[in-house]
Amino acid sequence: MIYSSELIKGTLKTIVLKLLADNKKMYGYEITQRVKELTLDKIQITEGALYPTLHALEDDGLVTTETEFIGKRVRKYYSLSPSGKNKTKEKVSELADFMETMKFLLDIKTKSV
Amino acid sequence: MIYSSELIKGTLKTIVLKLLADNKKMYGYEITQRVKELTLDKIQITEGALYPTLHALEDDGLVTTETEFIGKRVRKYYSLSPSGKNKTKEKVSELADFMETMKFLLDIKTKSV
DNA sequence: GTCAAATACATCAGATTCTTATGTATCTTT
DNA sequence: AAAGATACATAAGAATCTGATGTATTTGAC
Repeated sequence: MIYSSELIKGTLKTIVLKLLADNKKMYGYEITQRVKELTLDKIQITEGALYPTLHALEDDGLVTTETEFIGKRVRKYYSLSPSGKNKTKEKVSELADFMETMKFLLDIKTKSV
Repeated sequence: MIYSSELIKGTLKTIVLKLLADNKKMYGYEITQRVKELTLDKIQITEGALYPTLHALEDDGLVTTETEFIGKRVRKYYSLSPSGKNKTKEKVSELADFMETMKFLLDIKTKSV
């Protein structure tokens, strides 16, 4: 099963930040593969969604980049900046909180009027 | 704290369906208030987001409507159709599954290479 | 009794963000 | 030599939310 795309909306940035926090530096393609692997193919980040997101993180100063050549092929590594680390903590705890709230909402049985 | 709007994206439809499943019938304004109340103001559904969503659910045959007059003021009640009940089960279990996956992703510490 | 706030519907321009191509190029495996 | 994987990037179109605006009634406070 692959999650419907709407579900992933809004969590992509947080996922990317969290992965970078755990892995020091990663490049785009690696991120797509890692997420696919960690989620047993349930979350497949497309490149069309990922690259604009990475560029936005860079524009916001949350990540820094360094380019490396593997043979003749370029590889662009992303790392969290100090403000990126803070942002990651915020986003992750917000998402954790949100999930608690959603869990509660989904379990509601009573007609609390 | 109010969740960032991106987070709520993708879950709105599921929230509405679940509320309708638990409450037989509800009207739009009531849904916004109930969600606000149940989530201690953390999730505030705007009318600009809710009404188009309700209309879409109706167009998809997932809900049926009945109009009632309270004094001179109209009130539009929404109820799940049979296919809406099935859809709700699907969406809720998908979201539950997704949350498990996200929980796992957010806890990742190892550099599993 | 009147004025603000709450109730209740609805629409829409603009913003955001994802999907689905498309493009370019290199490296690896068969 | 060809196919598939690696690796970047952009862009038109679709979907969906924000925030504003509009209309109208009812309730509560002073």
